[in-house]
Amino acid sequence: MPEGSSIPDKPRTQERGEAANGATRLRNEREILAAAEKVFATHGYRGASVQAIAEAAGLPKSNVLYYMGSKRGLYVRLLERMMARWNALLDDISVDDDPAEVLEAFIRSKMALSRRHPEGSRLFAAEILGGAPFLQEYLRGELRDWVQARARIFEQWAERGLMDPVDPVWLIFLIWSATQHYADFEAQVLGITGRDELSDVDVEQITTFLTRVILKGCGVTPPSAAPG
Amino acid sequence: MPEGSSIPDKPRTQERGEAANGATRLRNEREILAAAEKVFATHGYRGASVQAIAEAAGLPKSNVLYYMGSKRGLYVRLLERMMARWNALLDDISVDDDPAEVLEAFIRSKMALSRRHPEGSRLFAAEILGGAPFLQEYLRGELRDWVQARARIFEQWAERGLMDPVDPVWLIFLIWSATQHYADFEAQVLGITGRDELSDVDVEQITTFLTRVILKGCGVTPPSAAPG
DNA sequence: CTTGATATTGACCATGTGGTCAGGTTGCTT
DNA sequence: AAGCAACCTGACCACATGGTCAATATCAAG
Repeated sequence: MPEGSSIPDKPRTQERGEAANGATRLRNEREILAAAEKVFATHGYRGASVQAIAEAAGLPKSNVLYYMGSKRGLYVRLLERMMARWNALLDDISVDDDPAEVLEAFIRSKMALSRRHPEGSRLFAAEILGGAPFLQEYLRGELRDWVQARARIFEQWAERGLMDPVDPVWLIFLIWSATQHYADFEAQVLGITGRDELSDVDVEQITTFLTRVILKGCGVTPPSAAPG
Repeated sequence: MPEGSSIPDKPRTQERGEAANGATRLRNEREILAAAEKVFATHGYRGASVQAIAEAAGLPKSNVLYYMGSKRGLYVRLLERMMARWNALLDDISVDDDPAEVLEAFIRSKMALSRRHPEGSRLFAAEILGGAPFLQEYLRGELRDWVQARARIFEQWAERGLMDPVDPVWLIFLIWSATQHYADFEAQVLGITGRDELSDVDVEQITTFLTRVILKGCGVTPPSAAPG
């Protein structure tokens, strides 16, 4: 789907400076991005219409196109923003860290991301669901490397007897899916639990639950015990 | 979204018999449903076009409408088919069953469903992602009841000391998300693991992994030990 | 005030959309 | 062979789609 169009339709004005600012521009762009994230998340790329985005942002359609150049450009920009958020929580870990601490931090931060940016989370999910036409490169490159680096550390932990010798990649997928679920399937969660929304308390409970089950499930003893 | 249109556009002919058969009809309907499932799963309800479905089915657009009446009707029918599949694997369990056996069967059957019907699985996911406009009733009714019935049994197991006192609803969500992941996020899984597809062996490995981690994680001892 | 960049937007266009319909062909039953 | 229901489909419709453009309005700097 994403044909290689080198320059993705910047507004025809202000070609000079890379990122021209302007208070109006910033404010409007923010508004548009937020609205677009919601619409794309709900209807997917094809199902979203610029008109709907414009209405959600309280602007005429032309104005949206003026700032974003094209529907495709807007979508790509949203994906990039989401990947940036994702990357931001991937701080480095080493073999010498405590598995329990790292895994808990992993679950917590991923859960927080899904909660802080549910629309972005869903946008990402919709993109993958549709076969990831815009994210192939990212998945097979950056993200793959990141996963494999983590996986190697998990394996070393297993060798040192700090955790069970489970397949580390499946473990990462387990954490991803379990945390992502509460953003992507929010409608299902709310419908089944009969709630209007998930409170902070709910989220904390879920996080604790997931941490407990997953850590115990792969034989990691919580850090409450005596340190090494 | 789903306005109450009592009669969802049956083909104007054959009004008499409820479910008129005919070999041609059956064959074509199957073809159309399969094609539609794929297109809806990839692009969501709004993003899917009847034209695209028709092309995927190798039929003219008019023919698709002839059999299915309307895009909406076709979509609803697919959702219902998927819910039926889902319901089919929900056999009854009782407090006296072995938790380990039940949980493993739960994981296995859910995994098998996601694998046997990946497009249906994704279709369902897209529907939920979009706020479940067509499935509100199902979620807040049937499915909710089912979950709560199971939850009560898990609680009783916990009381009898057969498993840890974890929140049973979060546990069910954990199993759902972990298994669903391999259908819905297939593109991500394949991209990261660098595969073309998940083999039967892969799926068996994943199932074993999930069973082991989740059972251990909530303190259920595998059935290999002496039976009650 | 003047000037030039930025911001705004309604009108417009080619194409795609779901859906209808009339007029045809096929195939089974009598 | 006749008749009739099922099947098939190209032409068509009103409307939504992404995108362009020219005309105007706003605003900061000289």
